[in-house]
Amino acid sequence: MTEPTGDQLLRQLGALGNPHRLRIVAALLAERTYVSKLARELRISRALLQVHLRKLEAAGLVTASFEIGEDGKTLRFYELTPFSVVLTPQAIAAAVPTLTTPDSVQGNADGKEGRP
Amino acid sequence: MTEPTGDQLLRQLGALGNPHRLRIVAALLAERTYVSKLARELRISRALLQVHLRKLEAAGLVTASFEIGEDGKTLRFYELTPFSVVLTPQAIAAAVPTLTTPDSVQGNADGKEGRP
DNA sequence: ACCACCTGCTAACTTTCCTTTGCATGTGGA
DNA sequence: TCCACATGCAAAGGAAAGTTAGCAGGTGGT
Repeated sequence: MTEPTGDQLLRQLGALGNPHRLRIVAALLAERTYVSKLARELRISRALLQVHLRKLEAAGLVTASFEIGEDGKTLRFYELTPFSVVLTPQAIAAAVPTLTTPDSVQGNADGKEGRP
Repeated sequence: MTEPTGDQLLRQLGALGNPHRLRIVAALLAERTYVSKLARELRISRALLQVHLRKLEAAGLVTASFEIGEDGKTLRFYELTPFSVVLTPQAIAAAVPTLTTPDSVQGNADGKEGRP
């Protein structure tokens, strides 16, 4: 946790870099809830909320689980994964070497600019 | 700095949520340099680097300044702004109320609500 | 003058993200 | 059975981000 891999850090940053998702995190800190209720609270559509929740889940910031409500209905509950990411130049520099970004497809190994 | 506004936090997260920009930060931590040199080091085009640098600059993570090199040429140097952002659910929840996102301006305090 | 650097900008394209709309399904209660 | 509420998913359109290619101008050294 203290030393996330570059890709993981990137996923977390990508997941948090959105106003909706920041609100979702804030809402889940207050209380764990199920999707439909959360959508009402945040005043966004369920479909949209689902997409955002998945992104947060993919980044490991929230977890999902099915639960049976008092009325016997199946609800999908989401809750926060306690996290603490320290963002400093040093921490970033430490994570960068472990980045496996697929965009390093560039040649140009000699360092000279030039164009074809 | 210790308590960034929601929008500021969002800008910082948005700025760091990209592999190129993470590498830029790491490179600038090692040494401050000018654009063309940095582009060669990172093996990306100058035009692309410029876009990314601007985003980092807009988020207040780096600063730019003109300088005269030893050979008398004008160079644009970039250097890191020391930053330390702690990313926790609590910190996010504290920043969320100050978000001024143009998507949904709401003020539902009690969280109970039906649908439109 | 020419070359080797540096800077900046825009137009156009590709890719990714965001969002809505709509449909299909399952369950308990009146 | 019908209603209310829960879940899931896919298609489709629009907005934003990422990227390339190309042009234009500046300075110093040979």
